[in-house]
Amino acid sequence: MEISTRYTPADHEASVYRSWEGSGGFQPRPPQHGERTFTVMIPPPNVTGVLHMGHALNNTIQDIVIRHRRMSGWCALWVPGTDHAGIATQAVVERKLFEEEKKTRNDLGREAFLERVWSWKEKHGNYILEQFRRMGFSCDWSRTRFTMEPGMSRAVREAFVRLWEKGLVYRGPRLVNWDCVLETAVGDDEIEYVQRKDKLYHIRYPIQGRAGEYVSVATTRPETMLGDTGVAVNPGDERYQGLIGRTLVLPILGREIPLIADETVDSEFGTGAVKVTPGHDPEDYERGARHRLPIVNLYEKDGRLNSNGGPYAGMTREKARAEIVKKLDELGLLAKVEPYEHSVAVSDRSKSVIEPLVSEQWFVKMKPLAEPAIRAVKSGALRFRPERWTKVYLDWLENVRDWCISRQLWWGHQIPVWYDEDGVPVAAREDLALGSPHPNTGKPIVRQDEDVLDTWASSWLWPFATLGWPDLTDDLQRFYPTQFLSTAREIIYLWVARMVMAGYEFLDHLPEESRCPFEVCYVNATVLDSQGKRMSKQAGNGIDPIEMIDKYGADAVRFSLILLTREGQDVKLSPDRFEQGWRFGNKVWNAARFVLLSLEGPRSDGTSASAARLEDRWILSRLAAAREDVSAALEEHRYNDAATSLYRFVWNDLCDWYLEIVKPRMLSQTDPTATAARGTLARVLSDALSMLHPFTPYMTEVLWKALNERISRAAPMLMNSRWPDGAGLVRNAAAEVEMQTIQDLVRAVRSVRLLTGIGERKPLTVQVAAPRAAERAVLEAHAQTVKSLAFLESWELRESVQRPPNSAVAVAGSLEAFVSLTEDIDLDKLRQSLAKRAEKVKAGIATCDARLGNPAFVERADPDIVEEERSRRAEMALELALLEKNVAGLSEGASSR
RNA sequence: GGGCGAUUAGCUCAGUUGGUUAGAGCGCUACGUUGACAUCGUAGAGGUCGUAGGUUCGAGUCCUAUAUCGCCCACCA
Repeated sequence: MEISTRYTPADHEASVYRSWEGSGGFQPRPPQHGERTFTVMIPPPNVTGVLHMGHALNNTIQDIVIRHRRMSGWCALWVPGTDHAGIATQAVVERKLFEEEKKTRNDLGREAFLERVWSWKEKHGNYILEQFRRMGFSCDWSRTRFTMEPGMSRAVREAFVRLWEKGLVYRGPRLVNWDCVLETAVGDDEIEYVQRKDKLYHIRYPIQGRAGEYVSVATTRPETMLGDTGVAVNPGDERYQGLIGRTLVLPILGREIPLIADETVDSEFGTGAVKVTPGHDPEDYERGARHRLPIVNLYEKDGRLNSNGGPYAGMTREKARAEIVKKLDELGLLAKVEPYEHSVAVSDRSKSVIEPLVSEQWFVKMKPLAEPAIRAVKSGALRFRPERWTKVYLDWLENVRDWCISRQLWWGHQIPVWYDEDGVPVAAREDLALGSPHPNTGKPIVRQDEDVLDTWASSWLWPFATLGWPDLTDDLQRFYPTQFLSTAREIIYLWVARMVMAGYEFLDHLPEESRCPFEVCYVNATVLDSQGKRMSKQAGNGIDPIEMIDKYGADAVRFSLILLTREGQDVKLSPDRFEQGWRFGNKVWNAARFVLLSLEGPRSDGTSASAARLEDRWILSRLAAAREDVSAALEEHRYNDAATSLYRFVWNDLCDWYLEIVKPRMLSQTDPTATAARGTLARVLSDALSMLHPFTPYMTEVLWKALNERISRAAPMLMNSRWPDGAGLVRNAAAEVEMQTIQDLVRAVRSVRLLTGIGERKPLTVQVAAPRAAERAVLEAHAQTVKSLAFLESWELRESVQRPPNSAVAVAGSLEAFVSLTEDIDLDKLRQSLAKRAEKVKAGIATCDARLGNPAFVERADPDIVEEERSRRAEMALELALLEKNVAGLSEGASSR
């Protein structure tokens, strides 16, 4: 296969993905005795979803984990799927229905409307999964699940009925967040708060039996006074001491309501008296319950006032407010109106102002479910990364409130509860036919509950329902529990905690220690824009991953994201930040290109033992180090560290040094060490591609194929190949030290060239002073390497050298390199550079001296540290001497000219 | 009000259990197309680590306070 000088992702990605899928490579291997399984369940995106950077990051991490495990010999399974997302999906279809046909869901009726939703889902529902494919994610698509499919429905019913049977499900009145446009209750998480400039109205409530005396209350929603059943003050508030327990007269309606004392009232705010509207305010609901105040419900489902609104019945909230304010004013009961800024709850979906109101809802008692979930982290069965999220999780569980699981929607799992003619409910696993006898009362069933379940009531079963639960399928036995969950912090409560509860509650065929649905919950970074604002659809500041893929390729998007994202640290992104990954890909591609072009001829096996020269031992040592670093980093969820290690190894070690050093060996027809060089190149490339594969799967797969062809190696696709085991690789400290000497000298000579303007490739004659025998031996042995890297025509290597007249000089550690000059060259910059370096070294020595001169340091510090300090000081002293000598020498030279 | 995170080079960020002369990428400056790569190479300039205290022989690293930015929870009559 021909390798062009640039990698063009668009030419490869689709076909590589097809070959992965075609080979069945995403599916776990057939079961075998003693296998180790590694399972990840994707956090199912909404069917209405469109790929954003948060998905891209979160799922890239999962793909890295899965690919790494797959290559490391685990039987790896990554289950994909989507969430039916009740409100979001219903809203999309409703909007479309209205735009295209000017119809509402009520015009169609439940059944016909649901058909529309399903057909929308069939048509558009897989869009985001297609986008996941473009990212290169290796999910087992044959196991794709959807939270509304029949299997999930069975699981949802089973779970509901079990809770019902244990008495954990109950129905009761509840103040819910009512969306008057969508006409449904919405969860607390489906609300946003908007700062609004509004008015605060002070209203006088006459005190019964004390003509002309009032208690004033302040409110932003005067129309809710119609539902007031009390007024509360703080029991410690002296202003009201004599009044507590008296009766007030509600203006307009004339209802008599008590003045009560309640600890939660803030005396500092307003008049210190607060109207209590248990039907339409969460806090008041609590207060009302404590004091047994009646609840008055004021609204119809669409937000208009009902008959409790008296003269205002039938009006909208806004109209009623205006009328009531006017009336109060006329009655002289409006004490004052002041401007007031506060936050108002608005529905995410409809943007209408949320009206808290009381309605009958189904609840799940959460306390008993929370207990095992708390034990899960305390026992270590579940670990959070970063660890600090454990506290967040526990705080929520320890203060958990009952879960309102009913939603007044059509799109969702209809609650499996039926009522007989007396309204006695019963939950059932199988549909109860109308007219059939109620299992408990024997009376005919007349209807099913119309509400559906909260979306999370299906997704909390995701880790096992996807594997076939409630049936004890082979998959469930084999792949549950999973090992890793990667998700976003905002759903730790909504989803993560509930999955843990569900695991302990429902998988009662397993011992408790095997029920936790995942071992590690990795909480992802939040993706921010370059201003540090959270990327969101509403803000319109998102970067489209697909656009980035089109521009840079999926590998570049993945690698950039991982490189930039430190564990637990939010990441700021701008489109140009994807260039780094793209550049790196180009580097890898071209390094591979060079290697492939150099492999003609016999090859060694590429082990450290077969290394012929220092640079071979060195690069294999670096490879061994990189392998250890990367493996450890992946193990510890430090994905960016793993990517950084690979980046450095490939770019700084392999490309900058090894490939450059080895070039002459490859070009020479006679160099007997070329065999070892080729073997080393092949080994290094092979291992590097393998380790890069989880990060940049497409490109590495392409290059893997090319490498195998080139070296006639029969190997499976890289995706199914083995993670490098390090066989035959040896860490070689001596080789690294020796190589360092060469690098230092070469860099020093290059620096001289640039500082003096000699020119980068002008052949030079150099005399090198190497007072240390070991370094001299190394340089002697690698004279060719030094000469070619530093572009030396000739050099002399001696123990010491008298500085030749008219020469420039480089200092590197204990080494000096004197460059004979053939023409007049300004050495000023060179001298300044040496002098500056001398200053720095001098400062370093001063630091050392301060430490070593301190008896406490020498006494108390670790002896190794002291020893290290001494030898460092000696090294610096030696270098400083050389620097100062040559600064002086150069000054003389300059003045003598 | 409670909790959490961040603050290190112009920008974006690393900096492991306190111990080298505090690093990287981008940007910037200078030079350079040698057969992997100009989507490149080489060299260089540039921070004393938000502020104030403290612990310690020694603090970017630990403690306290404080400032600024951001997030989460609760509350908002």
